Amino acid sequence: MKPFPRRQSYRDSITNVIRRDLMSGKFKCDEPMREQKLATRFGTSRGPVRDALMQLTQEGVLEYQTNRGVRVSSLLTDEERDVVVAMRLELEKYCMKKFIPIALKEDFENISVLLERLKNACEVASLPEVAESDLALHRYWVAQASPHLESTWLGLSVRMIMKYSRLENYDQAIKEHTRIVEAMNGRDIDKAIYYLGENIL
Amino acid sequence: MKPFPRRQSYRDSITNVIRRDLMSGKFKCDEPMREQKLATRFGTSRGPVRDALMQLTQEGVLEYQTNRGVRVSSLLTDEERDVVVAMRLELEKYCMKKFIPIALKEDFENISVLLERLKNACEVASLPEVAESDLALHRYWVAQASPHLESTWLGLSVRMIMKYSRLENYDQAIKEHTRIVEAMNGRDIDKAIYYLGENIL
DNA sequence: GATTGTTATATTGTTAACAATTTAATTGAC
DNA sequence: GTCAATTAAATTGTTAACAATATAACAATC
Repeated sequence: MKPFPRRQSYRDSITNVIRRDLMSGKFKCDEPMREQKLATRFGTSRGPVRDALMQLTQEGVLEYQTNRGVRVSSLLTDEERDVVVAMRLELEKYCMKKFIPIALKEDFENISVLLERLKNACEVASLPEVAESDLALHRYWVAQASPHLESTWLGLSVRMIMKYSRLENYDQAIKEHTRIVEAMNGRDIDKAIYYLGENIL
Repeated sequence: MKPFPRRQSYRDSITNVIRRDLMSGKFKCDEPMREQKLATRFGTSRGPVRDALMQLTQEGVLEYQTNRGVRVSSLLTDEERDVVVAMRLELEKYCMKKFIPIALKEDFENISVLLERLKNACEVASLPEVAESDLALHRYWVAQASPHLESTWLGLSVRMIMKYSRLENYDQAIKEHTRIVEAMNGRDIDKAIYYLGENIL
């Protein structure tokens, strides 16, 4: 059925690590990111690092200038963030609507695992892990409902989170996501979408 | 003021050429794109080609599988396209609103040139050129209003156009864009946004 | 002292070779 | 002939060296 669960390449691993670092604010804004330095850190050559940097540039979290490398992208303005939030919400609502009717028992189990992971991350109050597991949870139904739009969704979500981290409100995050998942388990589309709207903002 | 008008790298040129080919339907769907073949075509090594393919993958127009290369991404469903259209419209409305008040005489001149290019492309009925100049025109105000969101916008727009080419209606396209530009010249935000809504669908 | 020109260093852009993996072709057994 | 296992070819993944460009340091001029 599913054609390929394939092992990650260096490129993907590196991309994911850097993205997580960016989301949790590990790099200063406008600080240039040197390819060789990163390559050494990850124990590879510059090739895969360049690939990762380029992908993150396309996602919008890094800025690229010819012959001068990449820097952490300056943050969105509040207005821009509002637009991004609206777009992401629109997209995720669509996915939720699509996903709930076709979801299998297996899906609910997977989601429950992801929710558990998010709860744990919140309890130890680890910002990088919270950000990552938050994204992983949402990503699940997006990927199931519309793999075509997964990369679009990712770009929006990462930038939204980078701009202003509501994620520090850990209890709130647990509550919001628990409600969403419960509504999904009951296959209550309207309720799920409603809680989604409260979560994504 | 503007810090850098820099020469394009191979990577960028190749990306643009392939994207244009994709938009005008030059590649069959699900047909694999071989790196070496493209490298030979562009007279470079595989490196820049890989970069370009990866970027287009992130834009969503190509699909990538580890160790198996990229293929032309299968088209969006009608529903997915509707979502993409709505997102793009939202984004472009915001940009238009932002751009019109700050636009300089120089901007209007540039836009007028772009509009002229679109008209010419329509008159010779060259699909690739129409697609490209259509995008270039819209891109202008997006880039001016919000460079942060330019790459997001591009990803949405390219996929929207690929899915179903309204662009065959050349006269219509000229009329629609002329109206938009005229409203912009008059700094009439509401009218510009209205005509934009008629154009993007 | 500030500014321009020059040299040296650091960084990115590109290439070509090699390793790992996938795809195809071939062989062998039944 | 069909199917599986094996081998050969094609393709992608990674690396390291080299070329082109940008940054920094320094000297010379005014």
